[in-house]
Amino acid sequence: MPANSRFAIAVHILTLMARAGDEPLKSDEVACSVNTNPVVIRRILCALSKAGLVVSQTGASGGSRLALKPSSITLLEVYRAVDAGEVFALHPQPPNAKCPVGMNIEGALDRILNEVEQGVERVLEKITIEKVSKSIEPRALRSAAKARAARSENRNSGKKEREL
Amino acid sequence: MPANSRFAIAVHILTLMARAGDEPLKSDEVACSVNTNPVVIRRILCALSKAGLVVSQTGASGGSRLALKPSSITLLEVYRAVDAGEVFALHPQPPNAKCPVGMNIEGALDRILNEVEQGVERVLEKITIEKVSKSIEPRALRSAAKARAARSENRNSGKKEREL
DNA sequence: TCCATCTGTAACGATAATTGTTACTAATAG
DNA sequence: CTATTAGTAACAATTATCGTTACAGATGGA
Repeated sequence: MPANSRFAIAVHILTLMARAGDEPLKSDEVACSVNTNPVVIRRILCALSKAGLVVSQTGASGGSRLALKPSSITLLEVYRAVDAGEVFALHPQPPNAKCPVGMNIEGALDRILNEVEQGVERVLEKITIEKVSKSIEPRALRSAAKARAARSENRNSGKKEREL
Repeated sequence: MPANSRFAIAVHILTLMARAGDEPLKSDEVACSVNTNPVVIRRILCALSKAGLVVSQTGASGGSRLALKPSSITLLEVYRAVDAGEVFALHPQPPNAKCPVGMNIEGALDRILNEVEQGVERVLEKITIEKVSKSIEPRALRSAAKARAARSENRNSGKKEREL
């Protein structure tokens, strides 16, 4: 299942917290909304905490909440916090250094990768958690249903979902 | 080793062909420059052929060459041809539909993913194979060496490289 | 003080994608 | 006809991700 979904889950987590305000959320509660194991949530929370985006407290009646206002958390910060991976990978094995192209192609690809990453970052730095939270409110229902149908997968194989 | 390097190898292949002009290259020759198995090259060539970027010929003295001028092949076409994968993945399991956020977050993330992909495409559509081929020529040596050092990996574990 | 609760984290298995490899068929040039 | 080459199927090795269990450490409240 190698396809890193940490960024998606991190945005989900932060959106939940934006709506919870000052009340700390427990990893169990978040896991219920994300539909995964609490440890998966805590792993991502740990990365968000190291990046200074959330604060967590151990112990009874602990949990995690945003460290900043939703309006001042951009998706770029989230993207960097969770190590979402490169847009594309370079050569698995170093190319042939005895070939003029092989000798220089990695540098060229590296510069291209940098440009692409900048393109990604220009988009992500313009979107805040507040904006995502607000986009959740209204009629996003049809879009979500369409996206689900488009991917047309036979997942959700009979798991039970708790009411929140 | 899940980190898709097909785009990088495809750019490498097309750059080799841009320099070869009308002379068809054999998958063996390309594989020697890329430092991989010829079948890996043929798999990617097959995708590039279906996208109309290269033409191949079976049989003795066959091989592959560009179907278009290097100046009219953009990296966006290459990116699409090889199915380089999404910039980030959505939820592995569908989120909890009984939660207001879980119900709508996938649609929101899907819209974000579309915007990010457009950011990537805006960059890639401005780079041609001709441009990459020219960037190979001069002093790219130091950049390549730096990129290699930056990744600081202990690969190239004693493989033999043929002279081209 | 003690205890239930919650985070942080290590460890491990299942799953899945990628890459490398072998082996074969089909097409083509000479 | 034959050597050569692309196209492709099939399989193993490698690797990242995700889910899960287990446990140590911190914390608030009885």
